[in-house]
Amino acid sequence: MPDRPNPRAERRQEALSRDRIVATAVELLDADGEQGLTFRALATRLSTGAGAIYWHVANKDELLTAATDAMFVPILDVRRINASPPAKIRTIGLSVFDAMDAHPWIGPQLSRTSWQTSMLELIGQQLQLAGVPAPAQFTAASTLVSFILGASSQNAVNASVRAASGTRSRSDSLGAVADRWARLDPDEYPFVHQIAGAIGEHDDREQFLAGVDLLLTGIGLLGQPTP
Amino acid sequence: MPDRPNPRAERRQEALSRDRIVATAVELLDADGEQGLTFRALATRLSTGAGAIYWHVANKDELLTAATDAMFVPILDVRRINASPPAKIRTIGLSVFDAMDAHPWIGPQLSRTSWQTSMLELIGQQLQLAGVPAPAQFTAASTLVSFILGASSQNAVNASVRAASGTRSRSDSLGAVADRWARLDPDEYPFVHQIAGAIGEHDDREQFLAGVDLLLTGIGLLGQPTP
DNA sequence: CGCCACAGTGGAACGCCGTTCCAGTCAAGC
DNA sequence: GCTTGACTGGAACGGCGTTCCACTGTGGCG
Repeated sequence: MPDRPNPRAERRQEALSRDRIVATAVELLDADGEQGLTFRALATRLSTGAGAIYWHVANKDELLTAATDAMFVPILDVRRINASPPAKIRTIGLSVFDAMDAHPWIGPQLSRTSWQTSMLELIGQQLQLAGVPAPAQFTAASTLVSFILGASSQNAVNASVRAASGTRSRSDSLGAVADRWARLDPDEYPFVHQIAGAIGEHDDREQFLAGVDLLLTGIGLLGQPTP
Repeated sequence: MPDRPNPRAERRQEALSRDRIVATAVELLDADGEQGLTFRALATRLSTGAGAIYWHVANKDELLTAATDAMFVPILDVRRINASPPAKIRTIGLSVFDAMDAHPWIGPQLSRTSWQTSMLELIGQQLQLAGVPAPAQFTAASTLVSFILGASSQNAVNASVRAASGTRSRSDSLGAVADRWARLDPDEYPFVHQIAGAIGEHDDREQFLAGVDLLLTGIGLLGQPTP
C-alpha cells in the first residue's frame, strides 16, 4: 500500500467497506433521489469498479434497505426521551416527518412491513401506557402509523416538487401550493379554491401535528381541539 | 387491411390507439406490478414495435399517469351517490382502499399532487356540508386524505407481499401478519407480540374503516366510538 | 525468507430497459 | 394513378443492474 507500482487509477485512501458504501449511497440519494443512486456513480465516487461493491453488498435492494436503516434507526431512540405518551407519540411522528422531508427517497422504503412493525410497536407501547383500553389499542396504533407514514410520504413528494421548481424556504412551502390552488377553476374546485386564501399562515409541520392531535382526540387521549 | 400481402408478423386486427395501449398497460401492471410494464412487453402483446407506441404516448411516465387515471376517475363518481357526509367520506375512502388493493401499482402514483388535490376537494366539500367550522376544515380534510392514502398504500404493500408468498384469501390476510407477529421476540416487541393473538377476527377493510371513524370522531362528526 | 492462498478489487461484458430514428406502408384526396 | 402524410415496427443508442474473471497485495505457513 505505501507506494503504488502502477500509475493507473489513483488508489483509494481508505479501504472499501460496507459502511463507507452505505454512507456514499446516502449522499447520492440525498443529492438526486432514488434515480441518483447508481452502481456506476457509486463506484466512481468511491474510486473503484462496480464489481467491487458487490463484494460488500448483495444488490441494489439491500443497499437501499441499509441506507433506509441508517436514516431510520436513530428515530427509534425516542425511547430515551422522557415525556407523556401523547407527547412521545407526537415526537415520534415529527421525527419520521422530518426524516422524510430531509430524505424523500425513504418514502417508498418505509412502507416495508418491517418498519411498519417497528413503528406499530413504538406507538402501541405508548397507547398502553396512556391507558387506552385493550380492544381499541390495535386500531388506534395502526391508524396512527398509517397517518404518520402517509402524511410524511405526501409531504416528501411535495417537498421534491418544491425543490424541482424554484421555491426554497420552508415558510413558502404551503404558500406555493396555495398559489397553485388559487388558480384552479372555482367551479370545479370550490373547496380547494376557497381554502387557498386562508392557509397563508400555516406551516406543514404544524399541519401534520394538528392531524396527529385530531387522531389523539378521536382516540380519547386529548380534549376537544381548539374549541 | 382486408388481405395481408406479406406473411411476416401477423397484422393486428384492431388499429393501435391510445385507449388500447392504456388498457393493455393496465393488464401488464395488474399482472406483474410496475416492473411488468415494459415498452417491449407492451409492443409484443399489441403485435407491434416499441416505436409505434411512442406515436400515441409521449413516454412511460405519461403512460403510467394515464393508467392511474383510468383506475381513479371512476372513484370520483362518488358524487352521484346519496348519503350523509360521513357516510360519503367512508365510501370515498373505501373506494380508494379497494382500488389500491386491486391495483397495488397505483400507490406511488396517487401521491402525486394532482390526485391529492382531487381527494382534498371531494372530502372538503363533504366536511363543509357536515357543518365543520371553517377554520378546522382544512386540517380535517388534509388529515383524512393523508390517512386514506397512507393506509391504502400500506395495505397495498402488504397485499403484494401476501401475493408473493402463498396466502390467498382475504380472510387470511391479517391472519398471516398475525402469525409473523406472534413469532417476534416478546422482549423486543411486547405490544405487537401480545396483540398478535387478539386480531384473529379482524379484517383489514374493517380496520381501515375504524381508522376513518377515529378521525371523524376527532373532527367531531361522530359520537365516541364503541364506548 | 520465500511462497502460497485467498480476501478483496475493478474493468469488461451481458441482457434488459426507455427512448430515438427512420425506412417503409397504406388509405385518403387530388 | 400519384402524392401526401399519418401511422407503423424494427434497428440502434446509451445507461442500467448484475456477473464474470484476471489480477493484486497481504498474512500465514513451511
